[in-house]
Amino acid sequence: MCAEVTEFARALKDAGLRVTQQRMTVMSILMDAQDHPNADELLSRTRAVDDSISLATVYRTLSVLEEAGLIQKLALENEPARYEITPTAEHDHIVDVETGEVIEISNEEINRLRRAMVEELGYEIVSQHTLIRARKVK
Amino acid sequence: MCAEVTEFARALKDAGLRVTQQRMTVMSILMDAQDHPNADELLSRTRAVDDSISLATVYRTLSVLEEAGLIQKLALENEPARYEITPTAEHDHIVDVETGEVIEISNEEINRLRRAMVEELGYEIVSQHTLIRARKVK
DNA sequence: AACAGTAATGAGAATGATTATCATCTTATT
DNA sequence: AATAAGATGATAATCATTCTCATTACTGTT
Ligand SMILES: [Mn+2]
Ligand SMILES: [Mn+2]
Ligand SMILES: [Zn+2]
Ligand SMILES: [Zn+2]
Repeated sequence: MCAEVTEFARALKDAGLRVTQQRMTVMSILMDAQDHPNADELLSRTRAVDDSISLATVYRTLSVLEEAGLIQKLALENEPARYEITPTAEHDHIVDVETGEVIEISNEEINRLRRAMVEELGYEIVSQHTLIRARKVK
Repeated sequence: MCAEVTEFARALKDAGLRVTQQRMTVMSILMDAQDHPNADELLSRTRAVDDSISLATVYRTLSVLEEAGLIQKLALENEPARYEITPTAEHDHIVDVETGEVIEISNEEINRLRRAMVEELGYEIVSQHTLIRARKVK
């Protein structure tokens, strides 16, 4: 009912996709998420709203939303992929190797430098992310 | 026989690991590699040297070498992980989304800024990598 | 509002990368 | 050479993700 939801329905239509209950549910869960849930975390959250949604649909929805540029997939090294709404300001992630916690960091200067390097090589960025595995210094 | 190989045997010992034929083979293949092979690419290259090596051993060796800090694993979004010798100068990767080609880029300023941000948050970097999916501009 | 066409879904099977098991073989040490 | 511990090869198991297919739900049109 809120503005973002209407906006999201429009984004789906613009991408030539149908506006389904399942897609709306997954997307709204992701909009509310303050963390970076993986597919089966999303399944359990969506099931609190619609208990008939399937894991296959969660995965299909995630692919489709990613291709439409609405969400981003984070490929980690030793655990299932996590997802988040495409952030307005691009940011990178620190994964605390002890706790698994994901922390967001962002630095415009880094983004600028990175973009410049890629352009210099004659490429345009499709997606990009930095994953830092780190441990808290005691 | 060359210097790096002796060095590598020492690195294994220092890590409390046995120096096996298979580990030496996998490591030397990686040292010669100019690309970023995945596990089964490594299996076929190692089999050209030792045709009895198994895929399980390739994976076990890769884990062990990664834990020892001798190699790095690159987690991609839609294909099996790739591996490379831990580079002397840290560098990032562009994956050409059309061809799958991996290009290395490196920028000391970015590394510096990134390290500073992580430190400021009270963390120390365990590993880190930037993956840029990009397409060639025509 | 009912209809037709087609995309999307749910359930579960299949796939593919990676890890685990276990008997056998190597390595390192005495 | 004998020993003990670790590593390997073969293969089964696991787990995340994708696929199949019958059924259902959107969407544009009557
Ligand atoms: Mn989970
Ligand atoms: Mn391959
Ligand atoms: Zn984030
Ligand atoms: Zn590299």
